[in-house]
Amino acid sequence: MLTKKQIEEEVLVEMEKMFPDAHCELTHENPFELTIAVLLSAQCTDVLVNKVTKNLFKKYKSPEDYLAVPIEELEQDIKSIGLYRTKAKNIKKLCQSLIEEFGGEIPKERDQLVLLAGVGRKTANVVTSVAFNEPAIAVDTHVERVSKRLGICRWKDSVLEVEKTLMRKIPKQLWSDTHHRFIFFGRYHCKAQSPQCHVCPLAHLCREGKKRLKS
DNA sequence: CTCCCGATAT
DNA sequence: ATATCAGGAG
Repeated sequence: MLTKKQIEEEVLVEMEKMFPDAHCELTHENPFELTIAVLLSAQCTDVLVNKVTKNLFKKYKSPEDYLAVPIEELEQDIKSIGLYRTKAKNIKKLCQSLIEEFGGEIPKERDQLVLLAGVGRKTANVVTSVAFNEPAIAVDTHVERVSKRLGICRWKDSVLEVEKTLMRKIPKQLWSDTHHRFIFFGRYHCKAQSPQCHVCPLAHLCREGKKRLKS
């Protein structure tokens, strides 16, 4: 298991060198669009989501716009994303409670955000961090995989345990940047199927990297 | 835990 | 053919 010192002095330093300007790759122009984009991104790549939201955000500007069309039409508009029936239903519910309970605006507090349909802890963390500039570490598939391979947390840890460990071992002012750097690292180098351990600057301290470089 | 699910990479 | 993709709800 990596120590807090190793994480701060080696992992975070290398991550910053590799991805100095890591950022949210879901295209959006306001908190509402960001929330919809993150909701759509479940079990789907950012590239696909951006392809769909390019047209979606032209057609639907407000919660009222999503409520104005039959659900079948919304389903067709997001079909290529996958999980489209669940997501369409959640968008409808989310828009309705936005209007009825939140004055038509995306709430800024995570406790409020998770009350919205289709918004869990991970999505809420992305919205608070990216849209409202509040420090948070959203643990998605990449953050989880990278944290476990490097040995920052244990293999059996739940996503909540991973998040707690990261918050404990990383200075709060670096939470949001680190979150994005872990995602870039996981997406482009430490990939699920074929991690690039042979060119990874962290391989010398990575449990999984050492194991993979032997074979 | 299972289910939701199309697109893409391997 | 199978694994994976910025997960969440029941």
